[in-house]
Amino acid sequence: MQVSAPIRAPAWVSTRRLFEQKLSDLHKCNNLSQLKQVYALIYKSNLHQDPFVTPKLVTAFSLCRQMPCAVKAFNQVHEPNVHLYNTMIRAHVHNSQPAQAFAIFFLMQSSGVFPDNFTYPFLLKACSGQNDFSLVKMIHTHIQKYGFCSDIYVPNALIDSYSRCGLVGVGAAKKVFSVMDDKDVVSWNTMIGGLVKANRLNEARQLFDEMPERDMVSWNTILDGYAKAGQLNDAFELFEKMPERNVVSWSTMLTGYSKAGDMEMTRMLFDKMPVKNMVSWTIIIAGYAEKGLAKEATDLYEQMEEAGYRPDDGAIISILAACAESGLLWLGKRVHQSINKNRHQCSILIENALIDMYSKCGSLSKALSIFNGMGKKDLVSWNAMIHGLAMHGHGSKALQLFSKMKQEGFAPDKVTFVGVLCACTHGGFVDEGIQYFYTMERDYRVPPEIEHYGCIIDLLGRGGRLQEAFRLVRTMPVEPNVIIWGALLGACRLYNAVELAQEVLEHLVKLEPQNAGNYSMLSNIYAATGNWDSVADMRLRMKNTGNEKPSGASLIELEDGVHEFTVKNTLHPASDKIYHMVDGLSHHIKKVGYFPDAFY
DNA sequence: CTAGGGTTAG
Repeated sequence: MQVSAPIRAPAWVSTRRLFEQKLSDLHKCNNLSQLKQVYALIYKSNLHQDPFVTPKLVTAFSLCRQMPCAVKAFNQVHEPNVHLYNTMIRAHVHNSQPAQAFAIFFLMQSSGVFPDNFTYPFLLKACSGQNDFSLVKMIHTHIQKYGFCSDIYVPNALIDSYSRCGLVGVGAAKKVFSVMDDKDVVSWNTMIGGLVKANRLNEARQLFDEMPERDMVSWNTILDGYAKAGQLNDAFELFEKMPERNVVSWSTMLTGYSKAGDMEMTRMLFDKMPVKNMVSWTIIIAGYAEKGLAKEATDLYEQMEEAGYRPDDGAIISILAACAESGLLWLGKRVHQSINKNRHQCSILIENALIDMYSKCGSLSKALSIFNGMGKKDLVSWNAMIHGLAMHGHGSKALQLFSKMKQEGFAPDKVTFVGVLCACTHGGFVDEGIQYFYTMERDYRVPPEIEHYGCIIDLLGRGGRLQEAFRLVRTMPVEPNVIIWGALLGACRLYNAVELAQEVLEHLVKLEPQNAGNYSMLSNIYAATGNWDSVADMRLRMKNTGNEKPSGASLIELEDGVHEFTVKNTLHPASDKIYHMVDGLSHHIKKVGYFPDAFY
C-alpha cells in the first residue's frame, strides 16, 4: 500500500480556486490583473466557446474599459448566439462606441442570427446622444416588423431615444406612448422626461397629473423641468407637495436656485437637507465658486473634506470649471491639493480641467506643467493648452503647439481652430490667420462656424484690412451676429473709418437697440475726426436707449481677494495708479513702434 | 443557468 506524502499545493492551485470562484460572477470582476489571469485559464481550459462564459468575460472587460480585450474574447467564439451579440453591443455602447455597436448588429444580421427583445433597447441606447431621428425611425421599423413591442422595455427605450431627437422626435415618442396598451411607471417617467427635455413643460405637467401612480422619480423629473426653466415658484410648490423627498429632489432644488443666482436660498436648502451626498456638496460649492464667492466656496470645500468626503471625478471637474469661470485660483489650487493627496493617478478629464483652470486663472506655467506631465493627452488637452497660450499672448507658442499636435497624429476640430485663430489675433499674424482659416475646411474637413468668422473678421479688422473684412461678412454663409458687427465697429474705431462705422452701427442697432456702447463707439470716431455735430447727435440717440449692458470683465485673485477689471473702470480703489501705469506702458511701446490697440 | 428601461453634479 502506497502512502502518499503530504504535498504543498502548487501555486496554480490558488489561481485555480480563484478561477472557479470567479467564473460564476466573472461579469462583476473589476480587477484587471485578476481578470486577465482568469481569461488565460478560460482559454487554456477551452472554455471560451462556452456560451455562458464569454458574455460574462465580455461584460467584465467592458466594465474595466478594456474593449480590445472584449473584442478579442468575442472574436474567439466561432458561432456567437444572440445573447453574446447582445452583450457585445451593450459593451460597445457602455464604452461610447456607438458605431461599433451598430457594426456588431450588422454582423449579427449577416451571420443569420435573429435579434430578440434584448437587442433593441441596447441598440437604441447607442442612438442616444447622436440626435439622429432617422436612425431611431429605422430601428423602430425593424421592431414593428418583428413585433417586439410586446416587451415593455422595447417601447420604453423607443420613447427615450425618440425624445432625444429634437421636436420631431418628441412627436414620434408621443405616438409610441399613446398606442401602448400597458404603460408602466417607467413609460410615464420617460415620456415626461422627454417633454421636459423639449421644454414642453405644460404638456409634461399635464401628463404628470394624469399618472395613475407616481413614485419618486416622476416628481423629481418634473421638479427638474421647473428648476431648469427657472420656474422656481412652481418647483418649490411641487417640492413642498411631494409625499417624500430624497437627496435627488433636494439636489434638483439646489441646482435651480444656484443657477438663478440665489445663493441665499441655495444655502438655506442645503443646510436643511436631511441627507447630503457628494452631488449636493458639489452643487453648492460650484455655485458659490461660479459667482466668485471665494470665501463661501472655500469654507464649504474644507467642511466637505472634514465631513469625510473625498471628491470624485464629477465633483472635481465641476468645481474646477467653476473656478476657471470666475478666476478662483486659490480654491482651484486647493482642489489640486486634494487630488494629489487622494489619488496616485488622475484621469485625463481631471488633468484637462486643471489645465483650463490654471490657464484661465492666470497661472500659465502651472497649466503647462500639468500638460507636459500628462501620460496620455487627448484632443481636449491640446485644445485647452493652445487656447491657454493664445489667451496669455503667446501666439507663436500656441501655433507651435498646434503643429506639434498634428505631428502627434491628432486631427484638429472646431475648438482647435478657435484657439489657433485666437493665437493669430493675439500675435498679430494676419496672413497666417487667413491661411489657417482657409485650410480648416479644405484640409481638415472642419467647416467654419460663426465663432471662426468672428475671429477672422476681428483679425482682418485689427490688421486694417477693413474692405476684406466687410467682403467676408457679406459673403459668409451664416447670418452675422453682434460679435461680428462689434468686431467690425471696433476695427472702424481703430482706423477712424467713419462711413463704414455708420453702416455697421445701423446693423448693430437692429440687433441690440438697448446697447448704448455701440453709439458711444461711433461717437468716439466722430470725435477723433473732429465731427462735433455728429458727436452731439450720437449723444442724443444714446440718451434714448436706456441701460448700458454690463461689459466684459477680467478677474484676478490676489492676497486680499478677487479684483475685477473692466473697460474704463474707475471704481477700483487703485484706478488712478493703474491708469498711470497703463499710460506709461502705452507710451513706451509706441516708442518702440508697436500699435497698441490693434493686437493685444 | 446568463442581460435591459426613467430623475440630480460633470
